Amino acid sequence: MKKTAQATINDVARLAGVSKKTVSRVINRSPLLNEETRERVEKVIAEIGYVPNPQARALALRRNFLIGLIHDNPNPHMVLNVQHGLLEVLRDTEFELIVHPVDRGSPTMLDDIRRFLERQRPYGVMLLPPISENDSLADLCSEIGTRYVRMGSAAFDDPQHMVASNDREVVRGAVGHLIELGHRRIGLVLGPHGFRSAFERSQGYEAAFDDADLPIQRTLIAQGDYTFESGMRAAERLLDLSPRPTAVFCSNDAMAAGVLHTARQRGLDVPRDLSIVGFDDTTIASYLWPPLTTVRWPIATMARAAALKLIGDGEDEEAAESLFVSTLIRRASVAPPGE
Amino acid sequence: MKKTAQATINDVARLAGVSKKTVSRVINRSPLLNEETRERVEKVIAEIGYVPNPQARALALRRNFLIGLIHDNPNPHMVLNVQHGLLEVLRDTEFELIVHPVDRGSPTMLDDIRRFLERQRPYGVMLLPPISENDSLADLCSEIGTRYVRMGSAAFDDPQHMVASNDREVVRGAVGHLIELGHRRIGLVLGPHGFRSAFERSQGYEAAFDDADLPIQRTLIAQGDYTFESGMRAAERLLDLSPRPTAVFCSNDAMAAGVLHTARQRGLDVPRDLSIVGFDDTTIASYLWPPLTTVRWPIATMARAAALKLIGDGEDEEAAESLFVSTLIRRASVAPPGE
DNA sequence: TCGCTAATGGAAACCGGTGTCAGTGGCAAG
DNA sequence: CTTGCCACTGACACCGGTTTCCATTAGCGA
Repeated sequence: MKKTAQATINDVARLAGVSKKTVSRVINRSPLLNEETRERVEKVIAEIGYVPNPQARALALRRNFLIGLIHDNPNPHMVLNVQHGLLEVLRDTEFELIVHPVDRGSPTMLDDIRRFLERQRPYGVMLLPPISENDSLADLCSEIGTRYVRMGSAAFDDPQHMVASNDREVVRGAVGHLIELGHRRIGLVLGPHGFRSAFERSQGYEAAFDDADLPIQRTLIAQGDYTFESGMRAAERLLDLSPRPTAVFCSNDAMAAGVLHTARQRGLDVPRDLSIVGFDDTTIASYLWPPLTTVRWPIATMARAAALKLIGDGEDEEAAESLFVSTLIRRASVAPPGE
Repeated sequence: MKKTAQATINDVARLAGVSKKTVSRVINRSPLLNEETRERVEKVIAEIGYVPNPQARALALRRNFLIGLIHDNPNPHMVLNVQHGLLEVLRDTEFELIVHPVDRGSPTMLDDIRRFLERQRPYGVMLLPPISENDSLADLCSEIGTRYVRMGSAAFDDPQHMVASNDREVVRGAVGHLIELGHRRIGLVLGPHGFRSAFERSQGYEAAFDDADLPIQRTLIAQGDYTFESGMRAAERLLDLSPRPTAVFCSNDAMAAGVLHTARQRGLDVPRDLSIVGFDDTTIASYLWPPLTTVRWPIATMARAAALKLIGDGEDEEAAESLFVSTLIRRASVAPPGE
């Protein structure tokens, strides 16, 4: 229970009979060092359990080893996946992850982030969608001199500042798949206006119709805000249409769950009466009944790549992948249109 | 884009024509300070945008302002809820949150955590279940001298080290509710053996039967591991029984979703043929069809209390609440037994 | 043996803050 | 007028590392 006073570099130096500098050389693996000295110092380090103080190190080096994760993403599955991806890379380094969620829509959001960046001066930050789409935030990072990587549904920054997924293409494929199955009246539940991901996904939807030389019916496009409830509302409108759509593509799983919910309330059978496709492949996608056909982002992989970009020493960060392909996971919520 | 060299306390001191120490006093709101001097210094601080360097501060104070969150919890909803609760309190302080997920079951887990604690020396750490139940981890914190608060399904440590929920009682009430509705064959899907939460919840189950003077049928108790799949497996066994249980209480929502899934596959109608109760009130609980009756932990509230205990100055941390009541959220997955 | 170079190690300054303690000036009390 | 106290301020050391620069030593050829 006693608070052990932490050993310092001076203790090590004294016990090993060398100077601080020599100990520092051992820690930092300096090559100009007598093998025998190194061993002696290492022995002392192991004996007294010396661990360098990161704060002192940060002060002397004029840099720290903090990676920030800034997000306003309401999807816990995604956020945690990103955290795991980042930490998988950071685990074996001296970097630590420090998370900073912000309130979307709060007027003081940018000020809040600025305070965070100026105070902690993290070595790098990862920006999650949707806030990653905010250009003034990226400018803020540049201004303060913090490395950043944005995660998004399409490349909208330099590769060293971006990990992107090919939303447009995968949605095009997913909606194309519905068309192939014979669906013609395919609803689209979009994300909020102004969101890049919403835009990309709607572009994919339109591209699929173009591919098949089919006209796009604007009334089949509903707007949501990525919440379950907005999915329900969108479904209420879409399912009131006559003729009813036979399939719906939703910009995320939560809204797809909402659509499914409403369909259920109305006694519709999914997929016989209505096919539903989601996006994100969160855990709920497989928990729902029927299990949801959905698009899977390689989130953890993207996060790992982002981490490499952030801590990279400027050489191979270009080499790290920037564009990632999402894939359609086919489950039971899609079928050819009934009758 | 230029990397602005950060202003230091020396710059402020020089420009304001005072000593570093005086600037330090201004920052730390020392009361023995001439109002005029304070204003002059504050003006300079605002002008050049000076922000104290937390690393230097940490070094000088021989303490830092980091709160760690250590967890091996597979439930993103819970983890993120805790993060939000903690950050809500930390937001207005100078503390930062640094997360450290660990691999449950990894043999090097404790070493990994020890390295983390010794390197960063966080001011305090929050331990999430299930790892919070690990006593040697608590001992490790004590040994290193790190404050800690454990979160759990029952109090198993001193109040200043614990935020607990009354799982046993709420399960007793939930199962009692099923009994009142007329259910007699009530299945129980437990969490993994050795988990305190699993134990507490099974105790609550048994207490409810005792309350009603009903015998407990061991065959109705199935073991899961808190995953969706284990819920499915448990349901397969339980629903093969004859007579079939008319209700199932599940130790978490993911397993409840699994039970619901299996019931669906077998063409059972929920809740007519089978009532299902979950635990956690994760988002999936309301997304499922029918929406799941479940127990809601006041997770964010508990996390806020934990944060107060962690950063408290030793006075009112005793005052901060330690025991929290979970409540049964009644949705549509429960009904009186059919026929 | 001398002189030169390379390898190695130490002293001292520094990073940007805070703590200790002494010093200054003003003012009331003696 | 002196003293003592108080409010306020600054010089300096220190936290635990890294860096700069210089001193010492060893090795080696002449």
